[in-house]
Amino acid sequence: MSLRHAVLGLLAGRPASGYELAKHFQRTLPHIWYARNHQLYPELSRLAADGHVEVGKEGPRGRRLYEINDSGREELRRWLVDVDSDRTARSETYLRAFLLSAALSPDDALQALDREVGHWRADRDEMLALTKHMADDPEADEAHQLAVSMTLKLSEAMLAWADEAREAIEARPRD
Amino acid sequence: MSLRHAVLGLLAGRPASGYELAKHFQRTLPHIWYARNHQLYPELSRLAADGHVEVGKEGPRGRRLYEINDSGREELRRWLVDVDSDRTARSETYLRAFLLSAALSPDDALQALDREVGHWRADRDEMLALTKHMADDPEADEAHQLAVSMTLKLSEAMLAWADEAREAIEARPRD
DNA sequence: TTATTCATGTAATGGGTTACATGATTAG
DNA sequence: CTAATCATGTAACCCATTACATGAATAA
Repeated sequence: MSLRHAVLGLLAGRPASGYELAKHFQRTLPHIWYARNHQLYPELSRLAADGHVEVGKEGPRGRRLYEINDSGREELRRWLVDVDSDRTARSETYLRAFLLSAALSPDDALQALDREVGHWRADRDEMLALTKHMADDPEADEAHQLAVSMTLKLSEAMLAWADEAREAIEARPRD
Repeated sequence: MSLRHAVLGLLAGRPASGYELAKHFQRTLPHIWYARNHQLYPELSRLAADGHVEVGKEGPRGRRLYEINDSGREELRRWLVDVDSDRTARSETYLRAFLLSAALSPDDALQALDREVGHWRADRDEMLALTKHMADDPEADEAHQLAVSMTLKLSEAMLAWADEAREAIEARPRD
């Protein structure tokens, strides 16, 4: 159950409404942890019921600003420091890359690989642009920079892998 | 629903029983896509019901050998070539790394980071050992090599990120 | 004969996605 | 006044995990 800790982590940075959190997940963390409105609202209610966050006064359109409290911070710290991480993954991106290299004819594989490479290049370029942008911005927060840098390094790793995969596929006998 | 395609992908390499597939997931793909016995048995039944795989004769202890057929290969190809990938991720590994850098005191953060670095080093070393081992083995299959290489590159990316995160955390004012 | 590995499954629960459902506020 | 954005939720369904449950074959 990491959504709970992802939410606590974002709220530790600054108070936010469910709607703002959903945007934050979508903009900054889509390649790390994706979560949507519909999932966030119930989770925020649960966090409030469990006493880990507090709800400030309602804003326009029923906006509820959630703030982390000491109990929430302690829960987050406990999870990060005391609980060992779940090392297993379920990544469609990586699965796809593996399968296209393993289970397609060379022509199909190269075509599918090209498409994935396009995505990773786009990710990388977006992260490079953000990096540049943040370097000029004295307001930029470090956590966001580190998230960007992680996504950048992961895209670069996949691009390097793709070069290797391409070579291996091209070396195979054609159908 | 990628489990289905993961299974078809493995069966495209060679026929296998549910038990063997579970092992394969655990040994080769834990950092790409993790699946267990309990999940595989029902999925294999469904694949058989949908006509994508066929069940050979039963072996000892009720062992059922599943074989992919043309319909299964077509379904796999369709998914890999025609369907655009789901680009969103839900990775506890990456979420943790991000949160520890974002939401802990410097001392806690460095401690938690050390633990994660330990895991990534272990992954990298294991993958390096496998790479060496496969280089000597003329039997080694290319798909397995590419899976190992992907995991290796991803671990190395996270180790490089960790160096950067450590620097950023150390540069922060201590509590 | 005992432990390990092989081999398969079901039931209950929990988490996530999709579809459904509503409406206020602000910018142009 | 119209479109976009802000803002929140519920219900049904599907997928995944955990706990439960069983037992045959092989190696020591």
